[in-house]
This record gives sequence, C-alpha cells and structure tokens, in this order.
Amino acid sequence: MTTAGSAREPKYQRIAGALRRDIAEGRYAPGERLPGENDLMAEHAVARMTARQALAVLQAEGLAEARKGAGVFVREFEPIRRRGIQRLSPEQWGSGRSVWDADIAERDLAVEVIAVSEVSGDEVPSAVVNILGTAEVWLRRRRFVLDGKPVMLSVSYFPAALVAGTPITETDTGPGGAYARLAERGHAPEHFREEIRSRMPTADEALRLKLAAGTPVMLIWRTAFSAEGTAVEVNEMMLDAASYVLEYDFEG
Amino acid sequence: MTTAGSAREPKYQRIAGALRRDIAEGRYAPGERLPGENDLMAEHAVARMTARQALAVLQAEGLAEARKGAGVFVREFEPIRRRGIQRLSPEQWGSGRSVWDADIAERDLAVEVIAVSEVSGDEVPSAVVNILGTAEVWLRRRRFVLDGKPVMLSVSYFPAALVAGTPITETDTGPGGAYARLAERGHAPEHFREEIRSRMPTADEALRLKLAAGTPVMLIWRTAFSAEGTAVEVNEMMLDAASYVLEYDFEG
DNA sequence: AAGTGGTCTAGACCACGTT
DNA sequence: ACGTGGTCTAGACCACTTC
Repeated sequence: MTTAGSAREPKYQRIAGALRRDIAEGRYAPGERLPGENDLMAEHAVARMTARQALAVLQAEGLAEARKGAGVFVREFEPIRRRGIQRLSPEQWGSGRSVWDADIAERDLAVEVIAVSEVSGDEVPSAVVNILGTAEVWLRRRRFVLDGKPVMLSVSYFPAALVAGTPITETDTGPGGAYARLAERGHAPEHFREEIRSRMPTADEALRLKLAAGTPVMLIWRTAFSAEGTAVEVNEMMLDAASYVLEYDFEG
Repeated sequence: MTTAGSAREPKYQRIAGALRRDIAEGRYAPGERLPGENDLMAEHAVARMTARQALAVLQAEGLAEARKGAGVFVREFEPIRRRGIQRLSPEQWGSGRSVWDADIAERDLAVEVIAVSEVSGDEVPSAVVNILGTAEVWLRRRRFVLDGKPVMLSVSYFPAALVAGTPITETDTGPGGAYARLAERGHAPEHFREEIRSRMPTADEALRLKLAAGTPVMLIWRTAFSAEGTAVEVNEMMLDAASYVLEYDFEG
C-alpha cells in the first residue's frame, strides 16, 4: 500500500515521492546532494514554489536537509545508544564515573554546565514542586555536545534541604557526580522513573539544539527516589531524536 | 518594493511567533479556531503565501491542525500512559488479560488483527532474522484504535518452530494472549528489551495512523527472551507520538 | 452560497556558500 | 561571480466544509 498514485496526486507529492524512492533505493546516498529547485523546475516543468514544496516534504520527513547557498542533501545519522537502566546502577556512579560515560565510548564529548543556581517559588515549574514536595530547589542546567553538535539539554532539580553545602551546588560535582554526593549524605537514589514523550521542537528549541528541519525531540522526565521513597531529583532532558536510541532492559 | 522587513526575522516567523505566544498564554484554547489565511492577510498586510507559511510553522510544530474547508485549529492532546515494565509482568497476562488492558481503563478501544501469516526468507526483515536466529517465522500484524483514531501499528514475529499449531497462528490467541500460549509451551517470556526511536513519519505512515501534520512517531522494538535466553518474539511498534507517554520504573 | 484551506503559476530580490 | 536556497508578491482555480 504505497502511494496509490491515484488520479489526482498533487505535483509536489509526485515529485517528492520520486525522490523518496530514489533515496530509499540508494540512488542518492546519505550526505549526497539532491536535485535543487532549479533542477526540479526544469525536469518537471513546474514553478519554483512547487519544486520548493516537494523538497520541503522530504525535509519535513527528516530525510533531507537544506544548506543555504549549497543545496539540499540526504541526511545521515549515527545514533547514540542510551541504556536507561544499567547506566544508573550504583556500579556506574559508585566508581567515580558519571552515568554519561556509559553511553559513548570514544567520541568527542563536551558537557557544558550552563547554570547552577538556587531558585524558589514561581520560578520552579509546578510539576517539579509537586514531585519534590518543595519549592526551594537547586537547579543544574547542562548541555551535552557530541562531535560539535548539541545532542541533549538537561535541567536537574534537587531539594535545597538535601544538597545545600555540597558540591552539587557548584559547577563541578566531583567524582561520581551528583548521585555519589547524594549517597554520601544518606540519600542514595535507588528507584527511578522515566517518562518519555516525543514532539516537534519549537523554533527556539530547534535553535538551541541546532536541529535540522524535520527532527523531533524526545523528552525524558526522570525522577530519582531514595530508599525511603522520597524524590531526591527531577531531571528534565530534551534530546535530539535523530541522535538517540533509548534502550530499556527488564524482567517480566 | 519589497520589503526589507525592518528586522532580520522573516514576516512569516513574526506572525507565527505572535500566534504561538497567543496559544501559550491561552488566548486561543485547545480546539479553538485560529485566524485563517484571509484574516492574517488583512491583519498583517501580506500575501496569501506568507500567511500560509506562518500557519505552516505552527502545524509543523504540532501546535495547530488544519481542517480543509473549515480552518486552522489549536491542537489538543490526551496521551495514553504506557507502563513499559509492570504491564509485562506475568500477573498481567497470566490472569487472562492482555497486556493492552493495563494501558487504558475506560476508553473505546478496538484491536484489529490485520494479518496473521507464515513468512520466510527474504520476506522477513534481516534485523528480525538476526535476533530470532531463523527466517521461518509467523507474523501478526495489528492495529490499535482508540476512540476511533488509530494510535499504534504493531507487527510481532515468532519463530515458527515455537508457535506452529498454537492459537498464536490464528486470529484469536485466546485468554492472556500470545505470551500465555508461549508459557504453556515452556517458552514463557522472562526478559525484555525495548528500544525506542522517534522520527517523522513518511507520507504513507502518516496516512495509516491518520496523523496530523507535525506529529512524530515513536518506534518501539521489543524483544522477549525466555529463561534460557533465546528470543521468542520480536515486536515492532509504531506509535502516534501525540497519543502516548511511555513510562519505565526500575531500580538503580 | 460563502468561506476555507490546498495547489499552482510567474515573476522578484535577498543572503549565503562555493568557486 | 555564480548558483543556491529563503522570502515575498499578486494573482488563479479547485475541493471541501459549514451555513
């Protein structure tokens, strides 16, 4: 049940369909340049706007990517495998490694700490207040950059009462990261919940993640609970969906 | 005499931004109609294509939805909460309930069995062959429809050697579903792995899920392993991302 | 019947990247 | 310098929904 190509398929869909088939069948390889607006106008005898519309379809599907002044190219990607469960075991952060280390072995990674600050009241999203049970929190805002491209934005919220005076309130949280510090204070995270959504980014979000058109984001909201069942961290992550595969292993 | 539009931001982005703000601040409620092309042309003194482009931005972000002949409307969502782990415990399918029952309590659900067939060789995706270790498989293709809208497409693959002669090869798998039948044969699924990706759908996929523009899909590839560690099922699911929140609970 | 979005044309100027 | 995609205009006809 593909195309159906029935009587009245719009021209731009027809053109887009032909290009899509060519990409799928490898006639245009990842990274290769596709026929441009002028090529399509000549080849199919259509107006510029119609050729544009055809290329826009492929970009909206995430199959192609326009580079100003250069052309439209077939997209290529190589996703990061993020293991949702093993990566959070104490063996990971207990040994002085951050959980992120578990994800990528030998690629050029930079973790930028954008902000570490104490906030309260209206400045804290009400969903976070509800989960943590307090509006007095420390916030850590970070950006993860892989091979020069931002792949994830992250905001972690910690109850101020638990982390005041620890390195969690500083740029460098020390060996093992924030979870190791929480454990030293007797609030080791033991139970986790991750909620996953996906949607298209706003213009602003697309800018901050340098997303190509047609790329969704995945939103992960993680809550970490201590042994007593109290929430000790809420972490809102926004991932470039083209850069990630999430993996969860569990017993039935 | 064009333009030059005072600032660097294109007109259509300016118009889209104003509408986006209005939506965020509740001046247009979910389901409500937005100003149409003609309204925007008059209000901002622009050409039809420019007004269209502004509305296209909001649709691409998943914020708005066009209905032919009617107008452009603010989208509304009410996601299904899919619990990735508890839903697959033996208590669920062991008691004669299908795992799906765990997701939605009181909404109008229909599970359509599209196809049940034996396939082999080239007809089986090579990724599936690699995991199951055989190219002789039974396939079950289903569609899940909630409140009249398709929300998930699913294809399950089972090794033919394990399921031949069982109700898994028929339309109705019986109480507890396929997993209960596997358990009766001594191949109870015990370990699961789910891989999650997200991307924009192709035109064909959007049609089959009746997706609004600007809606990504989430792809879940689940592999079920028996106690001996052999793969007994591979399930490829494609979900309407606007209809789902995935949830995973686990210990550190 | 009126209004809506969907498609399409045939021009134009611009900012940008490659050459 | 040239070709590329990005933006924009001012028209047009169509299919569809709503009244």
